[in-house]
Amino acid sequence: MLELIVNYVASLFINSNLNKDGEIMAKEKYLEIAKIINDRINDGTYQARQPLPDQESLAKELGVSRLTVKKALDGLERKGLVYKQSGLGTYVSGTIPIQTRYDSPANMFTGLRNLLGRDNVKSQIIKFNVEFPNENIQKYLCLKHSEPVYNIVRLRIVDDSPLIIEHTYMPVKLVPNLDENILHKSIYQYIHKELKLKFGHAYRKIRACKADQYDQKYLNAKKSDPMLELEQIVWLTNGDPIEYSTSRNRYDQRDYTIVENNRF
Amino acid sequence: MLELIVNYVASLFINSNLNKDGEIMAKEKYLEIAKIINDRINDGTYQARQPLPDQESLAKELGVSRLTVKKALDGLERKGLVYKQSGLGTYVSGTIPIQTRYDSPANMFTGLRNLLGRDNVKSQIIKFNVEFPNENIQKYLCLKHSEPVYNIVRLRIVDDSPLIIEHTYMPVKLVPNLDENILHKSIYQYIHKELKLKFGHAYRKIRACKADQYDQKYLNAKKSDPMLELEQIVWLTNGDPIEYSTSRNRYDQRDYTIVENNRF
DNA sequence: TTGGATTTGTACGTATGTATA
DNA sequence: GTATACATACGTACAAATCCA
Repeated sequence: MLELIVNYVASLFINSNLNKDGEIMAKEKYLEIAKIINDRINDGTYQARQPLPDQESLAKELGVSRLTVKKALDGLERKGLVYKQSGLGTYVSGTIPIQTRYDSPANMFTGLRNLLGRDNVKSQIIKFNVEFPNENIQKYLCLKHSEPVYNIVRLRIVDDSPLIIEHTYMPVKLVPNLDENILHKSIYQYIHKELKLKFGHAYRKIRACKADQYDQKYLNAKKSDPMLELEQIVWLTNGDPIEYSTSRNRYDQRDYTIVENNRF
Repeated sequence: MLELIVNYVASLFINSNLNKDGEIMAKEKYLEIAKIINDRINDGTYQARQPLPDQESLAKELGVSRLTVKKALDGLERKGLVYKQSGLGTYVSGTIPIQTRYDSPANMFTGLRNLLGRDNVKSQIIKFNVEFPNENIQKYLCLKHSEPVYNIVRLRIVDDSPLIIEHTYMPVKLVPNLDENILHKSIYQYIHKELKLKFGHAYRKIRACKADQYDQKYLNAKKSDPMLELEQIVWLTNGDPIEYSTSRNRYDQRDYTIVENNRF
């Protein structure tokens, strides 16, 4: 089974610069603080189920105001890394006993190559067309029939073993000049780094279904094997839908994980 | 197929009081504001893809400071209801074209009865034991062998049709005096309203699997049918794990949906 | 039961920065 | 360049939750 090394929080700091030592540095102070605290949790400075220093102390130590510390902690709490108890303090969350190295977070705006490491992911292009969108795709991506979309089917291969069939539609007008070279690497990388577009939110549906011809051919699924399917629409921060896709996984190779938080 | 009527945001206001007119009223101003804006989006006062009044105007109109409005909008943005563009304004998110009335949000801390309506959900108790936890359950719920757990298997029946098999473990010390009467209704209701406990966060795994004997017997699944399984641990706001459970669904009756946001 | 100490949460004001048209 | 609107950051004051003596 596929082994993943996931740092949920690393993805928080994609809007960051490099300082003179080549280290990741967020532009905003609260992200800096969040990263420092996150690192201290990871390196064991702050232990699971133990309290962090209070906000005032952290503020003093790190040279920011208490509210900036609070904003950082709020974010880390929403990600499930810490929990806060009014009147008591802020604590490091306990380890997650059902989490394994094979878990694959569903909340990923960064793409598979970013998650698994660029050298581990290869892509076989099964289909790469430009076409006028049918009625469904028009609806999903807010397009007119005259506005073309890419129709892409890729087999994502991890450690030389076929893992996912991804079927992706994207508006040409939002992602110009897509080519096979990019498809072999990472579309998300291209969208973020080259086009400077930023994902805002996504709606995802996860379901089980039966293996179809593609699954059997490309993922070596048996006809009687269940499949795990993720269907999603992804929007940019300006509200435009940029992607409609379905990803099909073998039931014995992948599951999707979610960290939820009961806070506003 | 099961028809759900979901209001994602309603669950935001569970920490609320009733005012003299019996209306839901949050204690905190920013929750009040969020509810007002949420309602205006639902009733069409603010239209999809259209800008809201700017924060300053809303603050003035609603008699709070701009930062309180911002805090409300930040929360609504994280839930996917609005998106903000620095320098431009705050906009109502577009409708979600792949969302159907059958979707079932995975991010539910409120329980099935709350989601579907109390009159629509019945529960058949297949198993209700108290026992000493095995090694796995000890690990999942941070318990010693000497600390008993409930071992509960319920068939959840919606509109007289069997929908889910839920297998739940809960520590007796955190949920005292559980009885069959409560199991027939809602455990979550009992935990929230009677015991005054509050859920903090959850870790969920969603996978596809093959139908087992239980699925075939109670959900009328065929042997060759895929099943959709949700496995989760739920923690209280004080960091204690309170629930380990697995829920199995027929592949043709349910999918799990997620709204994700790319913000800190 | 009460009161004090500690810690987090809410709310507002203000100033400045940043993104966009 | 200018105007607009949202974001960050700090300060301050007070409220609410928790624990302990």
